[in-house]
Amino acid sequence: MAQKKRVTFDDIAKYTNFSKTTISRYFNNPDSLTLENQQIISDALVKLDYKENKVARILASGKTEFIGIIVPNLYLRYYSEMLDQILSTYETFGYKFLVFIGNGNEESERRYIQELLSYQIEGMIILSHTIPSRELAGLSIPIVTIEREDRFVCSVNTDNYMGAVQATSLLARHKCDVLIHVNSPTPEERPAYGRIQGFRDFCKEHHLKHQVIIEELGNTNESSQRQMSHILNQIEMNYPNQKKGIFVSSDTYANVLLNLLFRKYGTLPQDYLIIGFDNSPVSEEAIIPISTIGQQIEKLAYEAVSMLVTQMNERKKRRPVPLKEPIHKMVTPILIRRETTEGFLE
Amino acid sequence: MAQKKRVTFDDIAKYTNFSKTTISRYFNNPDSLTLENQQIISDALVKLDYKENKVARILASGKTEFIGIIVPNLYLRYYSEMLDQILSTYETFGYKFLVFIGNGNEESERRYIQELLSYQIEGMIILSHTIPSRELAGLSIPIVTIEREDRFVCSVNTDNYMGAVQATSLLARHKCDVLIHVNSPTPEERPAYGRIQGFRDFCKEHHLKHQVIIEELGNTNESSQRQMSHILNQIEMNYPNQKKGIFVSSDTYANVLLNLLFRKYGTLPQDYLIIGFDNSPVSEEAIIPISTIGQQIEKLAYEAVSMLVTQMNERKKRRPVPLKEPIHKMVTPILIRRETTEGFLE
DNA sequence: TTGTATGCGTTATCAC
DNA sequence: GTGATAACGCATACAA
Repeated sequence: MAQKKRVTFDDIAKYTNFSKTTISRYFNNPDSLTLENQQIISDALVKLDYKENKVARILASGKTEFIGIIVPNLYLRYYSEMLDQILSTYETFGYKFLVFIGNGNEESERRYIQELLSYQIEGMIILSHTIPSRELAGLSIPIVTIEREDRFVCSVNTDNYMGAVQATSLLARHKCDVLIHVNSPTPEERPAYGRIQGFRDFCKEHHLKHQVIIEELGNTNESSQRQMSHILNQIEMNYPNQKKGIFVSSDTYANVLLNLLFRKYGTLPQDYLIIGFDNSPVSEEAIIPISTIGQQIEKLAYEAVSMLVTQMNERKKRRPVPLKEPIHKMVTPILIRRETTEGFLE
Repeated sequence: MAQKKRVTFDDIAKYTNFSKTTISRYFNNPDSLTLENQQIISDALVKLDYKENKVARILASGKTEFIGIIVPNLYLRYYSEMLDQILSTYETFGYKFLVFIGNGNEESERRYIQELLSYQIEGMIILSHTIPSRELAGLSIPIVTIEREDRFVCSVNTDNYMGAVQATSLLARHKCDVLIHVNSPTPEERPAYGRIQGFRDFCKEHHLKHQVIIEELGNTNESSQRQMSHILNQIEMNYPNQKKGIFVSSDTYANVLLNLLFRKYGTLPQDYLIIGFDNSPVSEEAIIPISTIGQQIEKLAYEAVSMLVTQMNERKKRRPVPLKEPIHKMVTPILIRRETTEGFLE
């Protein structure tokens, strides 16, 4: 009823005639007690309705089992799916997650990081792009980034370059007359830049006619539709009666393009092949299932947490050996062939 | 370089020749110090590079500023969007969030709740459906649920009934020959049941020919496509040459239906009107923008946190007055008219 | 196997 | 306005 004050080790100790230490040991090293005494304490816990207090434990042990996360938003499926997978590793590693939404605001994110540090988090996973990795590296706490600039910190990334090569070579195999890559402006330091690089390199190496179209496509359906419409006009002007293989930087944008074509022609014309990137739900839910390069988000998430856990454990040793160089792990994406490249039966 | 041990109030006290108490006051009640002394301490903080330790503060004060969240998954946009908005209230209320993914596993969720409680969270927001509200109510900590069974706990919900009425009346205004509602099996205790109820009541009240189709549509695109295909066959058989107004329980499913029709007819036939629910991105990104009932997710999230904060504050008073009855707040959804009901120009 | 004493970094309660 | 001291609840080195 009323908020009776909490039961502590002291209460249990008194009740069982053991010392606080023994009670503590019951939780942290039960084997050091006789089975009989374990039972006695166990019974007492139930009797007194004991609830553990991990805050006190943290203060005493220094181990919070907290990991801080800063994610730009959860509006993009890529991030929400990634967060889902990261949080789900609780079952494997037992770490709890304090989550902040960055929203691209650098100053806010700095505040969030300070707040996280004040809670004695043991490590941090960063998905937002704002704060330079050099600054992150100075925080003296294990950090792993995912799919962002990562020169000075550990990271896990999709092999974007390889993904682009897979996408491009698929289009090439279909003997397109021209290959086109559509993307938003992307800084070279970002892993995602590999999509542009991979496309270019493959085309050049195989002497394929190609074009890279870089245009800000925006974050709303309306703006991407407007921009993509311009791009499409341009393409139709430049390459009439040619078989066009288009590699779009994301499924969302690929879907916009597909819809424009579909609304214009009532179908996807035979001289258009489209492939996206991400394998996000929209690629399946589209009017025609869209071929795509599937990011292995579950694996990326697992590798990130796993890498972080390794480093956090290292720090708990008596004589920790810090990393000489940041580790960068690559996860290979998977080519997923669907109807926008493999023909479409009306 | 090496992990020099942390700077504490003690160090600052020694450095400034004040007592620990004064340092503490500098943070919690600075006005009680002279401006001059504030400056001295402030300088010392910078000099010594002090980092605050909120864990110690929690232990001493009992206030964690933690809110626990259990969300079923982040795969469904509804949840990820809601979580996004909830986390974003940090800027307003300052509470930090510990997040767990429930995945519909009742036993796991019980463990998560225990874990959360052990971290002395001050309140909890529950979006998952597994644990009965009666059990939640017994946890003796403020709880607010969102869009789930909420008999014994506080909650914030969309006014599903009103939303259904809005959707149905829109279809009715378009003088459909028959109104159809498609939904998955939904327990009556869930707020979402109001969608079925609202549809039925409106149709009956206005003596409209109608049918409610309840069928498990599944969680994958493939299964919903298969089920929806059956349903569509059924509808085409039963109501040939009639104008059909179809209210689908979610945008995702509405999109599946729309795609089936579009692939079959190359357009949305004139005798079909479709309206979904949620205003999730897919409703905009669809081959034709789908009319829908927009849930005000930002508002729902804000109201939930706000309601929780009120109760958490109440508990901190000397003589807290607990709620006699759980509060249930309704947020009215918004009708969004797009091309699937307002005519579509090819 | 069990107990004692001390520490973790704050806040809270009194005094002055 | 400032300080001494006792919590807060648990972990751990050292003894026994």
